[in-house]
Amino acid sequence: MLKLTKKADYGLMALKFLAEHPERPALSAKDVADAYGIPAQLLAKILQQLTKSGLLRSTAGMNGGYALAREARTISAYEVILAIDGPFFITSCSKGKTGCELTTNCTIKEPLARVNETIAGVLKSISIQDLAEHEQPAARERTTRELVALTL
Amino acid sequence: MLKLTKKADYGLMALKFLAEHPERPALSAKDVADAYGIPAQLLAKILQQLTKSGLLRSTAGMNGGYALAREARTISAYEVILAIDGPFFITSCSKGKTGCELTTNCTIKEPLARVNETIAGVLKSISIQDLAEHEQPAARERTTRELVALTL
DNA sequence: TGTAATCCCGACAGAAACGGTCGTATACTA
DNA sequence: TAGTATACGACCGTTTCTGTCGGGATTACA
Repeated sequence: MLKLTKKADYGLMALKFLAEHPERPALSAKDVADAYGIPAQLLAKILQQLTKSGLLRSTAGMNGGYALAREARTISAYEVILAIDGPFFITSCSKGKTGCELTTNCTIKEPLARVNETIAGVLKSISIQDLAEHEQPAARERTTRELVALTL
Repeated sequence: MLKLTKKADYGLMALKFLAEHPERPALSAKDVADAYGIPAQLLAKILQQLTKSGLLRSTAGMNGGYALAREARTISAYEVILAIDGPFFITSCSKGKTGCELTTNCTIKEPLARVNETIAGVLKSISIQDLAEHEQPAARERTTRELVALTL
C-alpha cells in the first residue's frame, strides 16, 4: 500500500508535539500519548527508539521525559521514519541483504530505485518544524507543486 | 516501510514484459510467470485484476492470454499500483472511509498529504514504456535529479 | 531513606495484511 | 469434443503490525 506504519505516524506526531512546546524542558511519554490519544506504552517504545537513534534526549526520574536532541528545523521526517521503520525500499526486492532473487532481468527495480530516491528526497525536505507550523511556508508549497509539475 | 507489495512488483514486471513483446497478440499468464519465475497462479490473479481495471485485454482459449489495452507509453506505474494495491495513502490515518480517528489536532497529515501527492506525481510520470526501455532517457534522469536537488 | 515518577527493555499475543495454492466454472479454438 | 486458457472464490500459512504486560533501572523530592 506504500504507507507509513502507525508507529512512524505516532513518532512524527510526538516530535511535532515536542517542537511545539519548547518551553518545557521535557515531556513524558504519557504527556504526549494523552495529548493525542495514542497508547502510552506503545508510544514509549517509539520514543525510546528515537532516543537510541539520537533524535531525542531522555531523562529518567521525576519531571523527566523527552526533548528534541536537535533543533526542530534540523530534524527531517526522513530521519524519523528511518529510525522507526528502518531503511525502506519501494521495491520489495531491492538489495536489503539478498539482492533480487528473481531472474536476471528484473529490470523494473532500476527505474523504481530512482523513484525511491525521489521520495526519500521529498521526505528529507520536510522538517519537524514544518510539521509544527500549521501552515507550511508558501515557498515550500510552491516547491512541492513544482515537483509534481516537473515530473509529469 | 513504505514499499510496494510483491503483487505490484509482479504486475509491473508483467506489463513491462508485455510491452517488450508487441509482436505477440497475447501472452498467457504462464508465459509471463515462467519468464520471471513468478508463481503462475498468483500472477494470473494479478493480471485478472489489471484486466478488470482496464489496463489489459484478455482472451480465453487457445492462443489466448493478455495484451496491453493501451499503448505502453500511456500506462503509468501509478495506475498499475492503484489497480493492484488499491488507493494508497502515506499516512495511516488519511481519509480512507473514516477520517483520522485521533484527536482533532492530528496536523501532521496535512503536510504529509502533500508528500503523498508528490509521490503519486512521480509514479504517474513513469510509464510502462519507461520500464521496458532498459536505459531511461537521460532527460528523465536529469529531471529526477533536479527533483531531489529541489526538495533538499 | 523511601516513594513516586519516569525511562528502559524483552517477551508475547491478537489482528491484519501478504503471498501463495486449490478447485471449479467458463470461454474459446481447433 | 478435447485441450488450452481466463475468471473467480475459498482457503491457509507466514509475516508484519499493533498493542500489552511485567520486571528492572534511574532520578527527584519529601
